[in-house]
Amino acid sequence: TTVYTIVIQGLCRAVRPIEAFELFMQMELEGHCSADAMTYNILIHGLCKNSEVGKARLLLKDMIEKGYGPDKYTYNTLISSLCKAGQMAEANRIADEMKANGCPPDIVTWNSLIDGLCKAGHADDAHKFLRHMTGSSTCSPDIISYNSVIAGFCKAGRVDEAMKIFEGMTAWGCPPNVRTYNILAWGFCQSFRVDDARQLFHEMIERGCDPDVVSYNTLIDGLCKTARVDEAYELFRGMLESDIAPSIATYNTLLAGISKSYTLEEVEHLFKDMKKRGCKPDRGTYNIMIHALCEEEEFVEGQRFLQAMIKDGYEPNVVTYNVLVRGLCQALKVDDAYWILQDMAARNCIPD
RNA sequence: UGUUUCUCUCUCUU
Repeated sequence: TTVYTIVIQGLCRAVRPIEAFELFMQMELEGHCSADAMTYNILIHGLCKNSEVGKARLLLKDMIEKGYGPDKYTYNTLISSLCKAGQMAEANRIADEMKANGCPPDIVTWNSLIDGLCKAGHADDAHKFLRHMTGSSTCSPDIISYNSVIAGFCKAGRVDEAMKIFEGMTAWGCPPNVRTYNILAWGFCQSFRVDDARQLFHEMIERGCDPDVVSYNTLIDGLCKTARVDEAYELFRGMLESDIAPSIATYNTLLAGISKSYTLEEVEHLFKDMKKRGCKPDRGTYNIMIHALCEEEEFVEGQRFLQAMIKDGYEPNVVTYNVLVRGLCQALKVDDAYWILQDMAARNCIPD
């Protein structure tokens, strides 16, 4: 059971939930060992995360029939998935069901609901809930509760209110962590207040909270999007000098950023550099490259990247097709755009 | 005791 469970988890992490499901079936059919509650929970999580909710529901039914009552992990997995899908009413229903079945909702449950509210654009409700928790002795908010609400305000473009919460959280026994700073920096960047984000970057260092790769990526992106690409590049070089390794997101951010003002040669140079440093391009990277090439009407080179993308095992997605179609139409190559649409259909990609 | 909750990057003057 342990070995099967580990492999099932590995497949889920590798975004191969169908294979995980098949392995689960195989395990049950062979009959040497059978799934326990943890196996179910891991698989339900993997399926939910990859929008295979139908299969997840089947598993849940199967789980109950086998006599494994859903536990807090099962409930929290379902609630969090529903929240992420914006199904707040259903999430609350499951939370009630959880209570009714003698499984008291815990901090993970509350945090999932708070985050769901924030992502659905109801940061005020989430904040109210947070304040309610702060006053209660049963379940105090933790750093994740605060981070979610802060992110909710940032997402709504209300970064000053987010800052207010940030300033008050330490007094409630919850000092900010690196994610808190990253969220706020992101919020400032979204509001085009990149200098405030920079300020925060220095502030976190002063307070003994070391910036991580996300902190750098956030600032680099903010600088790029406000046409301060040279400063972004400078920060990137600073990153290389420190002991923080750039991630794929770093390169994708910078590639997208420089492609607006630098030459194609420079963009392709950075792309090669990225590979040289052992960072494998992902689908986003290819989309960025194809976009940059289409903008310059370098469709042959774009085609080359498209092929490389497929060779690397990445199916083109809606973004890829949109970029190609837009580029071709702008170059008045409407027939080619038409064929791209056909290819899209052939690959079972739904146009938007 | 291994499973559940928070942050960054790709379409943008569509």
